[in-house]
Amino acid sequence: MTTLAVERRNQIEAIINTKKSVLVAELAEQFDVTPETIRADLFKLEKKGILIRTYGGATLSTGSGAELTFKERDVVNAEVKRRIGARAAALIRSGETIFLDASTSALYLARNIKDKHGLTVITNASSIVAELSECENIKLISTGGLLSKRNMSYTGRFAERMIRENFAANKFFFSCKGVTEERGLTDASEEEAYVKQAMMDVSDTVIFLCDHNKLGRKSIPVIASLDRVDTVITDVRLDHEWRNTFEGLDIDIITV
Amino acid sequence: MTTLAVERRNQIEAIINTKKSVLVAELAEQFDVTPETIRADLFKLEKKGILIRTYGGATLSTGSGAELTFKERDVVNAEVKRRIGARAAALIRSGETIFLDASTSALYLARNIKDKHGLTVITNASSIVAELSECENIKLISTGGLLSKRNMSYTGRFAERMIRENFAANKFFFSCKGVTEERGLTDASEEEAYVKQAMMDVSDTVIFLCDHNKLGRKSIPVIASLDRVDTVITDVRLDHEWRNTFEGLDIDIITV
DNA sequence: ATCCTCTTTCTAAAATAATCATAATAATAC
DNA sequence: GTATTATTATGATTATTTTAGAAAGAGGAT
Repeated sequence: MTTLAVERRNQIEAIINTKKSVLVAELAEQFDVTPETIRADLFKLEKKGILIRTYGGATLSTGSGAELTFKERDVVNAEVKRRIGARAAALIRSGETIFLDASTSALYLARNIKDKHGLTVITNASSIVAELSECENIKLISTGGLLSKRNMSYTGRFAERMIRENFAANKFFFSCKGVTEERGLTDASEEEAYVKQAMMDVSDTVIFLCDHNKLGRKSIPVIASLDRVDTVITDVRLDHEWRNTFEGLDIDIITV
Repeated sequence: MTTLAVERRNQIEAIINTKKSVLVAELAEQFDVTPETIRADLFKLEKKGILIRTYGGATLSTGSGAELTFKERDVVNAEVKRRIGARAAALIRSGETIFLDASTSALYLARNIKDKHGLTVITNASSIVAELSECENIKLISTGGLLSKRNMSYTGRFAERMIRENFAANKFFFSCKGVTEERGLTDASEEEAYVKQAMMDVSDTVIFLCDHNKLGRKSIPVIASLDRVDTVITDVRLDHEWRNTFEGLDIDIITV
């Protein structure tokens, strides 16, 4: 044996995570083993819930029904979020201080600011810290707090106090679970909502990264009413109703 | 015998730390011993928690594809720190709250508490957060603060305030650059020193993870005088002078 | 739809490779 | 010298991969 079986399965896992699907024949050739061996590998990985076997190969498991973990959410609508993140990054000027929440959209934003200079970034997302930790030109601050393992974000009253008592920022970029006119901005968890409220309260400008999935959706924990938002960045041409709602609240609309 | 057995094991440890996985057959040829000998080596290294044996070889115990942190390439000291970390972990009882600083020794400690229950861990080290982020049984809190990119630790007045105003703990485990009788505990950077001072001030018991490299070494930023320490865990049999120093200050000595 | 063909999957057995248990041997320590 | 430890040798056991033939799916042509 030239490589470890477990190592091969790890690599298959990595491949499917980036390519979203794999072919048995392709992997068999790549690792120089028979298709039967690959099928056995895929069977094991399926039992671990990593992928779903299909005729001829396998696709990424979408964690059906249950709450998506952070890693899984990352790939849903990645292209849309990437576009929104890139547009949002263009709003940031050098020397500014910005808050980023623990949303996937904010992570995509972070990927677009690596070469900006004199920036201070404050976030409660450990993924954003990891993403920017090698940027010498960015002053990177974590809010700290209790680690929420599902989101890999820092939350709770510690995070909230840290934000309110120590920081202020020019801009706050965030996303959330849903938005409706009557209930406003709502999120999946109360703890995240508190953190976002705090960041909102100490920021000059509030920018909502709003892909089409958020529109009309609502959840229980309320972050704030819609009028707290200054700018919305979205990926769809808004219908008349939404356009009227946003314009009535004096919210700038950016479509990407 | 052409090489010492323990030396061969150290080399295997070094190889797996850089290559992330090893093959029994490969190592057997490389060291010109039988596969059985290599298997015995891997068995010993597995018991020490360095690697995980798999069919045909072994992989690193710190998750596949995982990153090696800054100082972990120093394999010889790694073994010492691992021993100290394991001994320190034995001092922790379930239900306790502990502070861990951003030292390599504390990281090794963290690796030994993954199956303890009801623990609350507060740390300013992003490596420790990453290490424990999958432990559902551990309440994990980050101090937050400005990210020091060299150490991947959170420091500064934000971290210090967070600690002093929000937390308290049963035990504080730390290491530092050096210790001498006259100057006490000293560290490489002032920022780290402030964080350690704060953690010390709000902890019941202070436990110093002190491998032999620290003894007699000194640096500029002072953390605290030696009498703030309650327990020292060290890897060498202390000479009379050090023993008298510690015992004179009523410090417990644990040798591993 | 049914039939046909090609491909993939499944199953079980055989082949290969690695591990384990144990005893024997070699090296080192006391 | 003996005691202790490390290494090797051997055969039994177990894990993995391959092989090969049967069953089932996909897709096109009739």
